[in-house]
Amino acid sequence: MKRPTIADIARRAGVSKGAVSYALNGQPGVSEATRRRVLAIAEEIGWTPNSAARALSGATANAVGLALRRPARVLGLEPFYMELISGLEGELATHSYALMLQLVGDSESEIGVYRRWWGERRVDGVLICDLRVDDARVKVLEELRLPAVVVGGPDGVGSLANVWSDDAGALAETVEYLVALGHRRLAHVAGLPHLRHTRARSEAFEQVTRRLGLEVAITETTDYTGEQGAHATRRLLSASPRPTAVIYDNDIMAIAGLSVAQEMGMSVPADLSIVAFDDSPLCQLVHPPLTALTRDIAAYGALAAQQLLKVIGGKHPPASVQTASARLTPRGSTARPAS
Amino acid sequence: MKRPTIADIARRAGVSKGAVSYALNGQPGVSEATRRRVLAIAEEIGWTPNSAARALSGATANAVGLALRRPARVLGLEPFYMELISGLEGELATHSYALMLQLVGDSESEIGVYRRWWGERRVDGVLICDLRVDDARVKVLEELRLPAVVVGGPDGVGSLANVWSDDAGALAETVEYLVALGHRRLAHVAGLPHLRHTRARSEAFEQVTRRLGLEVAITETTDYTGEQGAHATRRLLSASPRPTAVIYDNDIMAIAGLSVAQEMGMSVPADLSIVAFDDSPLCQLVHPPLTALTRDIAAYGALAAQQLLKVIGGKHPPASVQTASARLTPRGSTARPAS
DNA sequence: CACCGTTACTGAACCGGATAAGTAACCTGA
DNA sequence: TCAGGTTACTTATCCGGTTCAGTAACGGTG
Repeated sequence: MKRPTIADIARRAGVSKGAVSYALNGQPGVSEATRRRVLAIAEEIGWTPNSAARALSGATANAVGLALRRPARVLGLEPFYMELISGLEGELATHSYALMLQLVGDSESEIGVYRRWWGERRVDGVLICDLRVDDARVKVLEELRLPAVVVGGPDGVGSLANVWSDDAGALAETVEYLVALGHRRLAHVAGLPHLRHTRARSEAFEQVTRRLGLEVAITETTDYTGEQGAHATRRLLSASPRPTAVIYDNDIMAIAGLSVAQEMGMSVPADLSIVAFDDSPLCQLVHPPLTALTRDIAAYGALAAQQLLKVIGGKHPPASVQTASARLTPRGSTARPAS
Repeated sequence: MKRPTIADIARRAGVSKGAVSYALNGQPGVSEATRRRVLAIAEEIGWTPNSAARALSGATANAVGLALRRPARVLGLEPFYMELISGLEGELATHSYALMLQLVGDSESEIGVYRRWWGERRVDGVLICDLRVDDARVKVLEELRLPAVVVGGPDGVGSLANVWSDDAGALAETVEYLVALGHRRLAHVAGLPHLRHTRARSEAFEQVTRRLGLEVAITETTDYTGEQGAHATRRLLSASPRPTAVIYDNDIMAIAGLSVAQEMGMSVPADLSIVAFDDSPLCQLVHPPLTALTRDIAAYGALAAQQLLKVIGGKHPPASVQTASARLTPRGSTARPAS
């Protein structure tokens, strides 16, 4: 038994295919009575539009794409992406847009995915994350004229739309908070240095610590994995004088750092204060619970989806929109330094 | 400038649309010389097939769907799904299949998503995870005749294909290992009781502990969140006599349990041994690192994708395929009991 | 040399919708 | 009462592929 088409509805209703199409799409051209009859029949025989046929005539795929580049195993561990996707979908679902997801290994294959998606008309637009310094994707998307929204920025996004949160400000605020507690020796365990948002945070750390004239302000760069977070922490805590507070660029590294500190016989927060960028239930599981920079990532995703749908709609020019910044959630891992 | 179509290629090559289609798809009906000429022109003008047009005539969407039901915030935290997706895609990409992802809140909307995807011909098949007791999805998918593979089973999958791993066996092996170490009082912190795999594990726990004649064998059920894992651990460790070893159904709860034990002044593994079902880098971050049941989840996903493609192809009848079972990776969180 | 089978195509129909253009029937107002 | 406009449709075409039914040309065979 085949799926019903508008031709089936037309036959049953005794009208033409065209009339059915108008009726189903709320277009003028049919009487209210006919429209109701058509809708009732469609409901009755369980008609659903064939998205391929729609896409073929309407030229809109009703889908957007998200390609995630997966460095090492980081992706699976960070709740960030799943929460982002969750937020995206809340918005997409209300507009009957589907999400195509693809995990890629490197920049070229990511660009290849965009070309293919766009060429095959599988998506109407894409979202890109983890903006890099000199990001090749921006130019390609501009050239392809593929509607896109960058989750990140606002620098380096070219003519693309973007949504961003003020990581630099949040980091500065965190430093000020730690300094207010009495800390004078801080460290920042940063992520991959070629990512824009990492750079923004590192620069903010440098500027604020210089402005406040801190004794020690070290930045360690990592690849966001727990291993490197642990390793960086070992280096930091072996130095002399050692920092009394560390800001980690994600929660995984913060937890690894906490573990290392305890293993080295230090008490958190008495001997060492710890702050994690990006909060997650993970931060509340460990002992002591971690002070973290909390963001509403789902809302971030929803905003990104909204912007993308606007760009696809073509009504508005690509814009740069800021979402709420991360705010500090103090928990048990931060306190006045011991001495 | 519009995208080139096969009509453009036909015009340039001086042949008909039909011949171009044969040439591009490797079908017989054109000479080798013409085929090469057509392929060269396609390459030159940058032609890519319009997937909607293909889907419309060929009736294959070249996409599969994955709807994940997200209880609370568990999804984002567990690396399981991302690793599964990663494995799926490795296999799908080689066959130029795309993955449609949708997060849903409850069973009805999940079923709604399948109906819509299938009705709209957006997907050629779907994967379902987290099989439940009396799972409504199975019947619906059978009725819809939507090609599907269950990630789980082998019980309760009806006539659908499935891939599964022997969780019961792995759990039994773990119990035997702990007993061999000298433990006589065990506990199992299980997940959601209406999930099939949780039930299989719980039943295995019950059977093996009875067979071995253990003094204490308690099962606590939770919703897989760290919070409930912590809560269950508090209850277990407050009991008298308290268990000397606990098996947790995921890594998040195991970490929460570890934290609670330490908070209650117990030393792991001296006073309490801990095992986590499903390994992840998280298990190696904490101190002591957690003994875990390691599975190659990506391989599991790849196998699921393979099976789904087979079912879609329609050549093979739906089969039940077993993947490698989880194997115990002993780390620092398990040892002989103190006394 | 007539006949048959193969090869290499062409032309047209088709998939399921969207939509522009055409057409009756009806209403309105001068 | 009739031109002019609106309403409620129908008809036909298009989107970009796939595929089936022809067909002309060619080679081999008895």
